[in-house]
Amino acid sequence: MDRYNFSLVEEKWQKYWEKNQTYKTLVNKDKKKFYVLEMFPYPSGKIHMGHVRNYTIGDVLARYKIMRGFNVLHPMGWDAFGMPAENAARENNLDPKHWTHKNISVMKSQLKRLGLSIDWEREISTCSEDYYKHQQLFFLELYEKGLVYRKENYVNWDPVDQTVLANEQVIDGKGWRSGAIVERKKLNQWFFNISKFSQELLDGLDKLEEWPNKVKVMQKNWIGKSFGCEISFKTEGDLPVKEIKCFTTRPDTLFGFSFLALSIDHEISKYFQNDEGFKEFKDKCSKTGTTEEAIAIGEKIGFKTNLLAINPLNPSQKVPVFFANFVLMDYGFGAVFGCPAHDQRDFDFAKKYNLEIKTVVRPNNEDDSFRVKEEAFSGPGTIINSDFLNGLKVPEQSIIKTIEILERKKLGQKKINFRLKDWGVSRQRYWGCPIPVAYDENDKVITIPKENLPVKLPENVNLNSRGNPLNFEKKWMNIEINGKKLRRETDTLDTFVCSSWYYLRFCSPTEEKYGFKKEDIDYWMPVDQYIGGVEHAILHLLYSRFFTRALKFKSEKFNFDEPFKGLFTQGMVCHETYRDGENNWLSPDEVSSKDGKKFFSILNNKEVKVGPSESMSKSKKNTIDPERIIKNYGADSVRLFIMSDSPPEKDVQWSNEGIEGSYKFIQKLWVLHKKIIEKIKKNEIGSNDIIISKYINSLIIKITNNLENFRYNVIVANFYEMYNFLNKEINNPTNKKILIENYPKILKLLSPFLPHLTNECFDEISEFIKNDNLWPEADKKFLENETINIVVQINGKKREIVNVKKDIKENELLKILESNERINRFIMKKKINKKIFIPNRIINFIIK
RNA sequence: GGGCGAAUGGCGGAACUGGUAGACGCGCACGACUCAAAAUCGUGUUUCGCAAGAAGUGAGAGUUCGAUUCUCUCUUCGCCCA
Repeated sequence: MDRYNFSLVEEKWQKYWEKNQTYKTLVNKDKKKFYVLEMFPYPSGKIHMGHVRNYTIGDVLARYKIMRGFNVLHPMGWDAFGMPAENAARENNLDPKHWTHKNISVMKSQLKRLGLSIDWEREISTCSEDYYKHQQLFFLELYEKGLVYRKENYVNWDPVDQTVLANEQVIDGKGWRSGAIVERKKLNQWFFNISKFSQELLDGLDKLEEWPNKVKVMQKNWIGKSFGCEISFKTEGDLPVKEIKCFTTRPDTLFGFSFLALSIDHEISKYFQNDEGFKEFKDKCSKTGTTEEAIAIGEKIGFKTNLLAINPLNPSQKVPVFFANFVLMDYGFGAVFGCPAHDQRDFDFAKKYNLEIKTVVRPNNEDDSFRVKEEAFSGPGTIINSDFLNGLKVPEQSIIKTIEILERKKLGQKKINFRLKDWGVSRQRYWGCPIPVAYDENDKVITIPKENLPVKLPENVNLNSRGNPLNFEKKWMNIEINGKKLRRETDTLDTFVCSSWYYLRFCSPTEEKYGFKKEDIDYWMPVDQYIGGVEHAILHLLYSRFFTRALKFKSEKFNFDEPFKGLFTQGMVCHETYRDGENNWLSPDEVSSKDGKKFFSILNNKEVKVGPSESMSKSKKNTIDPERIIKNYGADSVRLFIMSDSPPEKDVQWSNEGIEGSYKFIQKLWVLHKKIIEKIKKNEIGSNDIIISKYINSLIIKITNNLENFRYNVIVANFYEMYNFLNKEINNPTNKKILIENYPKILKLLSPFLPHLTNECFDEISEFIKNDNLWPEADKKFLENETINIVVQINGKKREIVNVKKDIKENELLKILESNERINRFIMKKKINKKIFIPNRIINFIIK
């Protein structure tokens, strides 16, 4: 029998789909829509297994929804701006645009080779003018609405490369490329006022019922709403400073106050501009990164001022005021009061500078003599040593009561604080969307008139300059608007801006006047199912949620609040890692093994160290190239395997045996297909109609349920079971009619996973039946069984299974069991204390 | 340190609202075909036991006629935040 030639068949169908525009989006507004979107890829060069998994999950869903009769929107695009293009272009002396376009064309053909049901006519690319001109207009709209502003802020500055680094480019406090120690530098930057929506973004999470709880919790923590109190501390000293405002979530520990700490950027720092000691201290602080984590891990250091702060609840107590590196200007007022006994950071600081550590909370299992010694105590308990606060329960009474007292005495007031900071969108780079503003000679912001958009990126720029290449494009930079000489903004927008609205663009990909058409988004939005990696759980998803709100702000553009109704976060694709004697990473292609336990380098035959399975990454060389796998095994095999071994939300391990297994299974299905055609032609008289109908109809129920719940790995198991069943049954005489009735249903169940194979099979049976591409419905009459298995338990342990008629009464069942040898053996001569009978399920005898 | 989640054979993993634990796949073993091997097909495969049977879902308790599933305590691992 001929083998299934996947390359011919897959090529044939991919051509067919393209020619017939099979997956072109249909807009028939009488039909319900379903918008499937996978996070669009960065065009880095080639697709990787993570893409294969992501897009296969989406494709299975999209194909299923099409069969269910929905108008499906399933588009694809490119997150095409960003640093790697600039770096690659510099290294290879290329233009970032060419590099990007080349990569897009390679990856597009690779994605097509996977057989995805994508409407490629809607393809978009964020680096094209057609895309970013709309983004520039949005920027101006947001500016008009007051949601965009410019301010000075700190950045990670690489003094060698003269460039700003993202937090993830700072490794151990050094620039990832130059290795130079990163500095904190103040730059004028553009910000989106995302914090204006803090409460709304938080509240919106509750309505996202189809989002993983995990992601909602992460966003909630990121937004970081905290309830606390704003307190003004009176100060004494030789500076013209009368009071300092602090925000605290623990006003109840105010009697444990022993210092006041200020951010080095606090306005009071202006009085220390010329203080050598302070300058030195500030210098030291600038060497630690700007991330909260860097600050948390780093040493806590301070600079003591000659100011004293007065405890508002105990005016006789005066404590020193420090500048400290662990206080962030963005949080609260850039000033905190220190209570070493009940905050570990304050504790470390107090130890270092020999400050008083006064215990004001005792744990519930201690008495009032409890004293903090080795570490701060921040758990629940009772207030002590605090005058009129004594005895309050921490935290349920103490915080609220203290705030009430402070408010009554006009010393402070209740305050809600959010951790979410405004979104800095300026990037000092070339390959991004230009910010459509300019400056006059006084540095005043002049927006580019809307009719002058887009502000195009200049081409053929010199990328080898230090810092932002746009700063050297004098011709591009200097413009004249309304007779005024202006200088263009040279910063470009963070690429997260591009991905914050691309899902809208897919609804109207060719609309010229605006980023989208209202009637299009009214129909298609929100995205019904968004699919992507959990690494975007916070930033991208939060920015997108912000962006829809910002565009909607003060206008009636949308009839939806949340851009993504359903979210699915898939797990990563993992593989073992290999290292040789010199600790160099080896790729799976560079090693071989006979027993699957010991691995040897192909190069020198020496044994290599096998590391644990980790997510595939170029740096560890544990990647498998999808292109090669598709070439060797076919797209259907890859799709089937990547769905088979683990639940889609969990990590999956790539394995050779696994892909081989999928390949073999497809070959077996092909053999079975040929057998079925033969049987249909034979026209036998068979007696297995009922068995087959029952099996197939219950299978439809199972697979449909599993599809609705993303249990794709279980569906693959269902496929194997189905094969085993049919492959046995087909050896019996089987009526032609029952095969013609059921075989198409089987092919349909398989088709979201194996679109090429099933289309080919359908083609071969087309003389008997045509494919209407509608999802099969289970026929209820085949789901009812007249007999049923009842489990017989003795003391809760399974002892026997009896097949009896459905809805059997207890006494009838007992009669049958009387003659059951096995059961009799167990209950013989023993007293039955109790019988539990659950109809159609179980009977349990409690004996002795 | 806080939050969230997970733990089931040699491995990946099934088990709907508490009711047959280990589906399905991989691996392994044996057999068939073959001079032989590969491929393919068949049979078996939680552990102990010849068997009857017993034990068994990270550990310990609890609720229940009955717990992988519910509750509590603990251990380990993962992710996020600090």
